[in-house]
Amino acid sequence: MTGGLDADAAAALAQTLKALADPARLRLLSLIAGSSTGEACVCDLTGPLGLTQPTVSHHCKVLVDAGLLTREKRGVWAYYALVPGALDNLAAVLSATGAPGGRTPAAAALA
Amino acid sequence: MTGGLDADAAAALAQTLKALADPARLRLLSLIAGSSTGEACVCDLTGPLGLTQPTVSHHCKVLVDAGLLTREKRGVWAYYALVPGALDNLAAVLSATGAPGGRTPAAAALA
DNA sequence: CTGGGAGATTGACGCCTGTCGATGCCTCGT
DNA sequence: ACGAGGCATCGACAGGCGTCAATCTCCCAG
Repeated sequence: MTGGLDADAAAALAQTLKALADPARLRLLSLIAGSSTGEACVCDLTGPLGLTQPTVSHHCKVLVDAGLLTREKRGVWAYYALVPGALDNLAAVLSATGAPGGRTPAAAALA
Repeated sequence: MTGGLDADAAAALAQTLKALADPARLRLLSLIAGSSTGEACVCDLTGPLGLTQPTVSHHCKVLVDAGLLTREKRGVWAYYALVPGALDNLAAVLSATGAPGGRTPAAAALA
């Protein structure tokens, strides 16, 4: 076997995980997922998070770049919604990383 | 509903994810998981990772503190093995975070 | 055409973290 | 008992990241 993930695969996976490894971004995802419409604009998120508007906008940009959120601008407001299956893909990769066989079939989906 | 994860739950989950959000630690886990015996000592990991011994030891400590690895000292060597089900638990929490219902049954297992 | 409001960007500050060299501890072989 | 080797710890340095205030851009309402 290869002896584990190669360097670039590990770097790619780490970058996605780093986007999640922040309390503010985790709560942000949870708020959007728990919304009745499945989407939310920045002005609806600053209150519950207790963060300023630029900070929330920054976190949203990080999550969009990581492929976990989508941004749709309707009129003045920007609505964010989570990408279906993105978290499940990540979960599958994590489980596969710990598997003895070391097979990571879903790892290619991250690239 | 609560509107998502509360602050301390998000912080706890973020801390665990932060332990994983590093290329060196991901490769470390993969190397240990891919080992024939399911465990490895530090001297076997410095080579493939291209890192010095103190750095590898530091990463191992971080993963042990995160509850992802176990340390067993046999004689002069310290053998690290991954905790069974730890990654699966994390994967389940991630999937539940993205679920519309927002139920996180495995979240308690992280505390 | 003009005013107002929502969101994105910039610059700056402080903190945390990954990495290394040097050193100490502890165990085993001789 | 002594030397040697594996591992953990300490101190230090560079880089990245989260946060905010201030500013800019864009779109809609009147």
